[in-house]
Amino acid sequence: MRVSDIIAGFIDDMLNQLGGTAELQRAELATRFNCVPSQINYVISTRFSPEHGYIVESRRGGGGFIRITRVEMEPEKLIMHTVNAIGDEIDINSCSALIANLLQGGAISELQARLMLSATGNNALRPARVEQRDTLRASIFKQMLINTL
Amino acid sequence: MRVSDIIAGFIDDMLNQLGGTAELQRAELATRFNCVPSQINYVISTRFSPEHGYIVESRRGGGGFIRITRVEMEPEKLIMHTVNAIGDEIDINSCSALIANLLQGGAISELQARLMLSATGNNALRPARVEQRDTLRASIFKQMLINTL
DNA sequence: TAGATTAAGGTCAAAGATGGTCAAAGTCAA
DNA sequence: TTGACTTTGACCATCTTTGACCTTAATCTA
Repeated sequence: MRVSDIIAGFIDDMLNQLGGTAELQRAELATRFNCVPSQINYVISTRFSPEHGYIVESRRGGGGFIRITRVEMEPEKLIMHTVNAIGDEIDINSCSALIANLLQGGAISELQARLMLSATGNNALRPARVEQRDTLRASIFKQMLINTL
Repeated sequence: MRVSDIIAGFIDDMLNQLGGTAELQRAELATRFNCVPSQINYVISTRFSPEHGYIVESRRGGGGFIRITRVEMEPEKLIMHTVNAIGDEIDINSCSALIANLLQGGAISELQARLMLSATGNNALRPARVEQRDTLRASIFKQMLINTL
């Protein structure tokens, strides 16, 4: 089991227990999970990014902290917001994160999420040149979202 | 006896024992059967492909894995049939027809049908060159169908 | 209160750990 | 002999873990 996943799970639990916002201490967490402090940053940037639907604030110095807040929105707004966030191209990671976020926010069902992931995955886009995949992905993704409303 | 068959059998056993889904480590399997790692990919792509009724997911890096999931039931037959009927390219009319067919046959819901039409429509594929759209459409469509199972 | 000290957190790149791809070489049956 | 399937291996892509070095904030101390 990856340490990063364990840490992510821990943070997730905190968020659930504390109603969507958690304040943690980097060094303390690092000690608890027996890893270097920067791994906490790694976990946050790969799993609690804005694309995943979180806001992260922090403060250094004595009494420093990292605060992670889960953002919630109404389904329709979330979808619109997502459409606007896509732009003309989007890489597969950002795309997956956005879909996971839509699912988690209740804007789409698990089935819809699965279909969206399928249609925007590298397997589906394989026939296209690599340089073009991100553009196509954005187009397809937006089209699906729009027709979901 | 071919090594590939032995490996395939092993994976099959795993799937049976674990209720249809198995998670394996490429290097570990390769060591166990005394073959090169890429042979595992070969076995998976020739015997556990989507066309055979499996979903394959994987992850690289520390703690990486390959997960194979077997999917099977009744309306699924219709879907598999469709997947096999698609081929390497499909024009938008045939595609729409197949989707309508699946919907009418109760293999997919209206919601799914809508997403599939969105993802395979000309709007979504606009970024791609015209000569390439049919290929892409086939790829995307198949991928979506497979992950519907 | 300026400066030093201490207590956090941030960045980034290297090293490590997996899996993926592709084409060449090998095997075998029709 | 040929064509389909199998086996190998060199090289590639991606994700995780670590650690050295940097920045910022709060608190002492002279």
